[in-house]
Amino acid sequence: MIQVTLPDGSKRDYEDGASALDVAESISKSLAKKALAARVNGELRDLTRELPAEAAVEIVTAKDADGLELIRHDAAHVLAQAVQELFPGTQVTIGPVIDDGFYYDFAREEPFSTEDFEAIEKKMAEIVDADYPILREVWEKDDAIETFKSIGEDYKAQIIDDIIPPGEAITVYRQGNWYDLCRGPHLPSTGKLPKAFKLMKLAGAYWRGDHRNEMLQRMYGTAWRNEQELKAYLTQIEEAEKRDHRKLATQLDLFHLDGEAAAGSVFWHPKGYQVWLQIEAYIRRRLGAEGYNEIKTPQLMDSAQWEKSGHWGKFRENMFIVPDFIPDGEGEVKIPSDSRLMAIKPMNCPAHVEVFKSGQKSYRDLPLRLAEFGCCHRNEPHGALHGIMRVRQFTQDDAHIFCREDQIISETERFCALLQSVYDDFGFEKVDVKLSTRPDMRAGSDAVWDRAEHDLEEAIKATGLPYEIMPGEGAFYGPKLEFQLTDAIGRVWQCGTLQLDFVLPERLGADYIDESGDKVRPVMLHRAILGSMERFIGILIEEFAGAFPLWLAPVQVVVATITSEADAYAKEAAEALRAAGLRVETDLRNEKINYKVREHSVQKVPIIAVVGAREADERKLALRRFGSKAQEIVTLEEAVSGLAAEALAPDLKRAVG
RNA sequence: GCCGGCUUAGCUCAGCUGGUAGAGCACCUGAUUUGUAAUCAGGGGGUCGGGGGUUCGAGUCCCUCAGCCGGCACCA
Repeated sequence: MIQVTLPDGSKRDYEDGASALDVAESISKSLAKKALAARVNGELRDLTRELPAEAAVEIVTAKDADGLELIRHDAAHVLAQAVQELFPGTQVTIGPVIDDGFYYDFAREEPFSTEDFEAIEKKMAEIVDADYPILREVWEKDDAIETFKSIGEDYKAQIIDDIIPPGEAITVYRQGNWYDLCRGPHLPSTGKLPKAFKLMKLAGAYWRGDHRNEMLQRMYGTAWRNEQELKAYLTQIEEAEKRDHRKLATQLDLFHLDGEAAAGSVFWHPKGYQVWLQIEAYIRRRLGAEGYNEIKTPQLMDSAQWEKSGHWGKFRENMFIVPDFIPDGEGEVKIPSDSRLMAIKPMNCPAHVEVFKSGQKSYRDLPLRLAEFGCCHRNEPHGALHGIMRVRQFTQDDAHIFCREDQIISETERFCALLQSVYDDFGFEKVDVKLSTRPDMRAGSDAVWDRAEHDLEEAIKATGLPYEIMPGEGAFYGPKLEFQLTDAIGRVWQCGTLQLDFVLPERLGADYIDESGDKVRPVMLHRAILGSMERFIGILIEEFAGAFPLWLAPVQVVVATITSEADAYAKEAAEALRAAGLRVETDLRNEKINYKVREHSVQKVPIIAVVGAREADERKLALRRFGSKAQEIVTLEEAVSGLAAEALAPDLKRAVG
């Protein structure tokens, strides 16, 4: 006898050998039909598995999050079966569920093409129509390895060999005459898989994520409960693609990239750079208010300096090296073999330590906060470059805080509070915080690491932000906090960071004089709020879909005339607005107002000030705001004072009150 | 760096199985003086990413290099 407890708390008895499907059937026919799997005593299981003597049973349907995951998992299996039937000789490897879908990695000599997708999707639909029961089997480990090897599935055999402890059994799921190693659970039959899946893209992926291994072919797919959901998802992707910062940059004339002229470096156009300048000015004010001192340090430093800092050994392959010699004015460039080498800075920290070291520092100087909008170059692999999110030349809103060990917590808390306030000002609500702890290869004693990790964690707790610990992901010199933002397509980017460093002050010999006159090593906090200006602006563009808030918009107001009779007044109004600090353009072209409104709306200008004969007569402006059709008729004076106040950066607005 | 795809006018894109380049917008000129998302007419503009090859003939086929896109690896 099996006693089953249902989610509503009611209890029912079933005969021995009963399954969750029997339970579902006893409740209702329709539930049995909808059932995909069951949660038995908290564990997700196949519907048809025998229940234990006492079982809390919850029937999982497509409505549950678990159900959707099962659908995606099964879609991956059906994909694998379809591919193996269509392309004999293809080996299967792994096929996990991911956000919004699944992928499957295949090993095959010939490359797949997206043109194969249609045939594969058709075959998948056939497998669904065939409604093969999905059967769970338990095999001995060694038998499984033998069997998979015998059918040429070397990867599968290797997976079993590596991840299953000796002597332990494995489970295999069979659908039709196809079977695969899998932990399960699965849907009861392939017919339960909704035909709401689609293959999305094809990509290479290293076996086990290691670049030294062979490359497999990965097929990404998406799968949903029904066609409406699939359609909604596809529409959502299309919408997200419209926010792509690279597309918007062209449309709004913000910047351009030229992979042949300067791979990974940005050509900022006037409008894009205006956004940059506003952000830079804002950060400069915020840092100033927090007691930072801004500095500027060399772009090129001698290799000896980088050797001392440790970058030459640890980071050289990401650095641009420049021989220090005077080339001939004509003919081929011949670099003398004995010429000294310089390196373009990939980071600002060594130079900041040099500034700290110049002159003698006292404990009274600490914490010393040195800030720089430091332009760094990193020799990134070409395949890593991505718009302005991942570039080879970028400017960090960098600073290094030199302090005593007992000041770490308060400095970290101050930084986290500042960062949070800045992100609020930019309107970011979703920030992922990661705390990366000690890696295997590290400098410094465990006691120091204990303290450093503890201090960082205390500080991040104080902010109240949720965070996740990334074990072993810290830098070799110390643990770090990473603040991540997500772009329109869902890709996650590290922006802000705070890194504790006990090593660099040591390597470069930085010290200060303490109360008792002794030389003491300071601790260094590497920190950036935005991370890189380029990346942050890229994310901002996507966040706002190109429609910047007034304080950041490159052009804040366009004064557009209806008739040339209003030209003189339009110019006067624009001048008055400019005098109040606003960024204003006039549009006096001989065009209809519809045309002008459309053009500046497409350009996402926050405010169009329309001026016709009437406005010119009455010395008024007809304001139209981006995203609205409403007209707001105000006097020129009202517009000047109102818009000037409205256009203030958030920190200045707070200062005004 | 690795795998796959792509690269045609300033932008977005068309160009079937090889027959010798096209549209819309933008730009320039003219007309139109316009009331809140595209006024009309005319005009100029392309070594079809670079190089090599196959062919009587290549934007179309092949090779190669570069760049871009999507992943993977990398991101101190």
